Amino acid sequence: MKLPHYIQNVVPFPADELEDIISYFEKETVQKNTLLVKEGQVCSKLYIVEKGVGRSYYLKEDGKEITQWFFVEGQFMSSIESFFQQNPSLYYLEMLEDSVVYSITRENLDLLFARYHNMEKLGRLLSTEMLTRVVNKLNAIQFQTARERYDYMLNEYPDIVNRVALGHIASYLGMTQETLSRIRKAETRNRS
Amino acid sequence: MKLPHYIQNVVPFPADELEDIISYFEKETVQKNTLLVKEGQVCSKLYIVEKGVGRSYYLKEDGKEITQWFFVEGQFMSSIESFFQQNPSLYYLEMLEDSVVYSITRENLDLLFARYHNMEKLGRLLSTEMLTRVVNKLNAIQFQTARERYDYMLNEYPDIVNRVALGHIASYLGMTQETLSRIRKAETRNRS
DNA sequence: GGTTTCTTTTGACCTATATCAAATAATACA
DNA sequence: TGTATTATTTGATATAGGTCAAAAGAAACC
Repeated sequence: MKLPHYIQNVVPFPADELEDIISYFEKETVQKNTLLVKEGQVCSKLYIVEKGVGRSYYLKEDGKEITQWFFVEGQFMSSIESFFQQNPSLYYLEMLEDSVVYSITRENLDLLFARYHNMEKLGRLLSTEMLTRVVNKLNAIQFQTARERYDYMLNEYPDIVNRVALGHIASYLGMTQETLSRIRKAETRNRS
Repeated sequence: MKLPHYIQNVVPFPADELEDIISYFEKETVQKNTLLVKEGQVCSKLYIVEKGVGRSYYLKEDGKEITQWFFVEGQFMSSIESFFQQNPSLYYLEMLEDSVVYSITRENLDLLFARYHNMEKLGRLLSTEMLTRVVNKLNAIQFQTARERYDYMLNEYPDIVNRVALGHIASYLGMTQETLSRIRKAETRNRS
């Protein structure tokens, strides 16, 4: 069980606090392609991925799926706004591989935030870390060519590139799958 | 002085805690076009805008300024990654009008985070709020036409649109100023 | 108040990437 | 293992918005 490590890595907790915190998490085994949350539902849990990859996505008016974020081992995964504001989720959460995740409900998380000062700190640090990631992606998307965005992805999330469908990566990077396919072709040519 | 209100609005503090917290902030009056932080400097302070508008921006390789974010009354303003990680800022921070801001240093903020559980909570909530905003912008930038992005801006930040230079808004929205100028022209035509 | 400087608008042209359509390849499943 | 389904590649064509250049308008400054 790696959950304690994920937590200790961000904020060191005394053993007893850590044990108490862990006890509020529940282990869930989920199959490939399972939806953890659907659009319109209130997202009641925050997940931490122990094994597998997940993604959040939404449907454009024309029905196309747009991948919004990928979640890998050690990352927390949720439809954040829905989870914290308790309003209907704009996103689907899906596991792309057979996975193991730990989950905690909003009530229990609030309870832990209130009980442990350090827990609040953990929340703050994870939140600013996520903020930095999103800002980086925004910069990449906003001012780089399709090619440069793919390179950014290769650098920032090299493992994901080879684990998930090309179409998912393309929509994550804000381009069509045709364009990404052409970029990949060009890159292999250049590399060999 | 509105600082106490800004804080109480997010997390209610006991009067004595609030007073102590406020005492660590310093009031600064800054003139239009003043840079609070330059690229390459470590951003040593977090600001809260009491009056005026600020922006963060960076320079592309070709020397063009790209506005990354606007900050208005009641918002905290900083080169967040630089401030929290204490590494050189990628961004400039600039006040676009004659302004009044409150500032706090990293050391003092950390001291307050450690001293008050509620302060940590404030940090967490502000951070998730910012995260939501950035995610919204990312979605707008990634999948909307230039026209739709301007409409998003009119909705989300109507006051800013009429306070800052067109060129700043254009780069914030990921388009050229020529394009934004044409969009505005088309919109006035439609509206009248 | 006139001149300089900065900002916005307008026009002509161009390019990166989207769209549409179809072929091929890979994966799942019976 | 063969067939159905889904994902990826390839080609032809279209377009939103970029680039460059210059004019018009607004603001700043002596």
